[in-house]
Amino acid sequence: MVSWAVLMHITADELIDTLRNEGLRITEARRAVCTVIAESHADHLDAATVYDRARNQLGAKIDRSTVYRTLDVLEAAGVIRHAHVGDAAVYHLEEEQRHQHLVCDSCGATVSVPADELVEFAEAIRKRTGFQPDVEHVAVSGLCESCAAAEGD
Amino acid sequence: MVSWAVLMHITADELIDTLRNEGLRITEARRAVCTVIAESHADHLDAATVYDRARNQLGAKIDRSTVYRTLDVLEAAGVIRHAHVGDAAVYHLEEEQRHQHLVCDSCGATVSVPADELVEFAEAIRKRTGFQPDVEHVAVSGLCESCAAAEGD
DNA sequence: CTAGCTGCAAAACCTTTGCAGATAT
DNA sequence: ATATCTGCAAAGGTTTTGCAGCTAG
Repeated sequence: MVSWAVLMHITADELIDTLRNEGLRITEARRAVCTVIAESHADHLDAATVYDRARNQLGAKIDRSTVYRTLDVLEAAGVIRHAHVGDAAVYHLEEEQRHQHLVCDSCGATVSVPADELVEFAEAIRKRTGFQPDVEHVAVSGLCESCAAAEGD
Repeated sequence: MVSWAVLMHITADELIDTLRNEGLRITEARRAVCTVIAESHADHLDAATVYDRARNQLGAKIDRSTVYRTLDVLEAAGVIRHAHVGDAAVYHLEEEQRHQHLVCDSCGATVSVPADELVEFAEAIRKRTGFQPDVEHVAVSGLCESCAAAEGD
């Protein structure tokens, strides 16, 4: 895995290089997925969106299954991560600041909170139970500020 | 909704009464689901398990879709809740102490922690972002004590 | 009687898998 | 040349929905 300047966004080529350095083959499908991911910057994309962008924006001939396989490969290579939001998985670059996803039950809006808030929480759980929570891996549901206000709570 | 003695387990009849008091009809299917739920005590059952027990243990002729519809009705009536564990929903009695589910990524074991630990966390999030987290609604993944030890972490 | 429930069948959704053929190295 | 990837097609699992008919009240 290559190292990147902290303040720059990662490029598709850097993602590709990571794959190459792992001894994996560079294919059109993988280039397309890497491009979509690199262009997402801080967005969180589900597999369906990656598929759509690869096909519609990049014109790549790629199958859904290949999208999943490529995302798995990129995750195994350590360059992306996924989190579960609702019942779908969303993928995002590993370089981003670690954070928790909050998804509004009512309007579906996603809010992120930086992970520092979570450290204490995770630590408290670990001390009490021995369980090591990976809090960022699953989105927390609830009500966003405006929906909470609207529901008169 | 009826009120129950704090120390007793709720019975199927009490669940049924709740439905009756809401003006809903009492059917064999609903009796079966209520019985399975009441007999679960503190267990967390997914819809497939409720379906299996209703059919195999109670001999009820019930369809999967009816199980889902009945669980929805019971949840709307406020007697059960559901949480998301992995990609399936698990249902449990509302009367239980509120808690967070922790699911081990490696062995799949589920650990519960009482909710008090979470109150501060939820409050901190709410103060910072205005978002009101429903932390209990989604299971947190991570590594249980033994798997964490096994992975040498 | 009739609104409300049910079973059935089908579909929606996300994701995985088996396989034969294509291709990067 | 050949091990790796791919598209295709099909299936997996959970959950939802449309609909005609049954049934609780």
